[in-house]
Amino acid sequence: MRRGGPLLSSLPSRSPRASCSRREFMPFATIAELSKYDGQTLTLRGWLYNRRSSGKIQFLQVRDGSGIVQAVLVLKEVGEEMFRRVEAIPQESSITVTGSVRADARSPGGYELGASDVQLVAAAQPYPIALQAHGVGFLMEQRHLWLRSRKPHATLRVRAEVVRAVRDFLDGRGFVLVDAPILTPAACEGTTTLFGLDYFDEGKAFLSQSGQLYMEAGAMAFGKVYCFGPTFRAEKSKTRRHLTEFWMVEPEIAYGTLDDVMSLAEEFISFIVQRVLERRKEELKILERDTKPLEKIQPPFPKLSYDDAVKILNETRAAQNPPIPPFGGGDFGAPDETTLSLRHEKPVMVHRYPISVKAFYMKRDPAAPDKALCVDVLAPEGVGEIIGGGQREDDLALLEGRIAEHQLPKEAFEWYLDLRRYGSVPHAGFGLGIERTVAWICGTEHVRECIPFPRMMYRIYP
RNA sequence: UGCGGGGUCAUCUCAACCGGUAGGAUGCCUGAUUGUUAAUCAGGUCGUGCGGGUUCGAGUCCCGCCCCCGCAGCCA
Repeated sequence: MRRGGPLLSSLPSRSPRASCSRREFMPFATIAELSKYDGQTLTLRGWLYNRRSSGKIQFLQVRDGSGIVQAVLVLKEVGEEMFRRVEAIPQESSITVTGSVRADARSPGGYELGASDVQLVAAAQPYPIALQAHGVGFLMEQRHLWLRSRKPHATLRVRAEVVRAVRDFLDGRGFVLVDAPILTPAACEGTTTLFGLDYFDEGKAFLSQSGQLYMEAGAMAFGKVYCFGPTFRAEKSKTRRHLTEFWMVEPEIAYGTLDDVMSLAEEFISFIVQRVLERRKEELKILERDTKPLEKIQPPFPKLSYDDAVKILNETRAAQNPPIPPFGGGDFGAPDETTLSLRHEKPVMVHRYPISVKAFYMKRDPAAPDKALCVDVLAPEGVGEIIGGGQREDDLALLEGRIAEHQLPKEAFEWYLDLRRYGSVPHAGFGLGIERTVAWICGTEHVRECIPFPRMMYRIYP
């Protein structure tokens, strides 16, 4: 590391020395840990978020990524030259601020910095994002800058906490991370549209739409596994629940049954929600999220068979004015899912859908051969399905039949069939969509705000 | 892909009545202000998506295109 420059001569931020008055010994600290340094003098490195000026006193809102703090600059304390110089610094310029930390009830956040020195690192050009009144279209064009604003910042911190909770939960329960490939030779399920690309002399390759089949191989090797990564769907969906690139975590358990993964799913979701409530209170407050509904998210969740769900939907439809015709079978539409989820405070688990609407690898229910041993978890408050999963077909002959029925190229699935040829066992798993989970927890209308750089049908910039 | 709703300054869930000088707010610039909380106050700056058509005259009416938003299907 080089020496000399004020930015590079940092001491470890954890060992502030308040008694030092010479600048080269000033410690750097982050705003998040400011309250630990009450009464001490230190230097913050960040950006000018906003300024309110009153002629002889300036209030600088300084952000450094960990938080926002107000620095107070008084004319008679810092002198005319510095005061005027700081007054000319544009919004979002990078700056360092040296000053003493003090508690002050008048300051947003409770603490403020009595500034003794402000250094400009790089002046910003006129910043496109004002502190209020912008449309989502404009903000998405500026997504790379919008990340600095309060709401996206809070949402993405919740996302990071969700991801950490996902890993902590699964790692803590003996699941082994076995990442699935993103470049795949063929469709996993054959239904959804895939993004294709040329793969050298091997012909077409595709971006993965699910790591599940690979997780089944992983489960036969490690017992309990999961993968966590991006997933790609080339569907032309333009709704607030869809992205063309989204993140999914997919646990898979050897010797696991539908009941096992249903229990796992409700504990998993509860763990994630409680973890966010515990560690990201400030962020949920910034997002104005009512946390009361989230506090109730604890096992057990309400469970509903597909047949019972159909009865409820038909009752609801008949009660409408004018009545809507009864449900015709098949998969539920988005309004149906909303009807079901609005009946409960917790996520609702709908199990045993007709085998005809589910993927080829789903296992039939021995008690009802037209039903699959599968489960969808519908989040409350209208976010829709956050989990889809179930028990996999473990019988070689039945699976071969399903592949034929779905008119899938058998050669592509030989490796997958091998898992049934060499010591097949019952196994089950599910996929949890990260952005929908974050949208639900944050109370965000659209999933596009729950990923740093959303990819949608009509947006691939920035 | 289908259906619906929209494109007015750099920005805005904004205004412009029957076709007649495009108005406001925010930002930005200048000035004032010693405790601001999206600070406030005064002044200034900036605009009708593209291509045709009707008309004395088009933001407004007609035709085509482009773009955006929402919903649906599909899914997480």
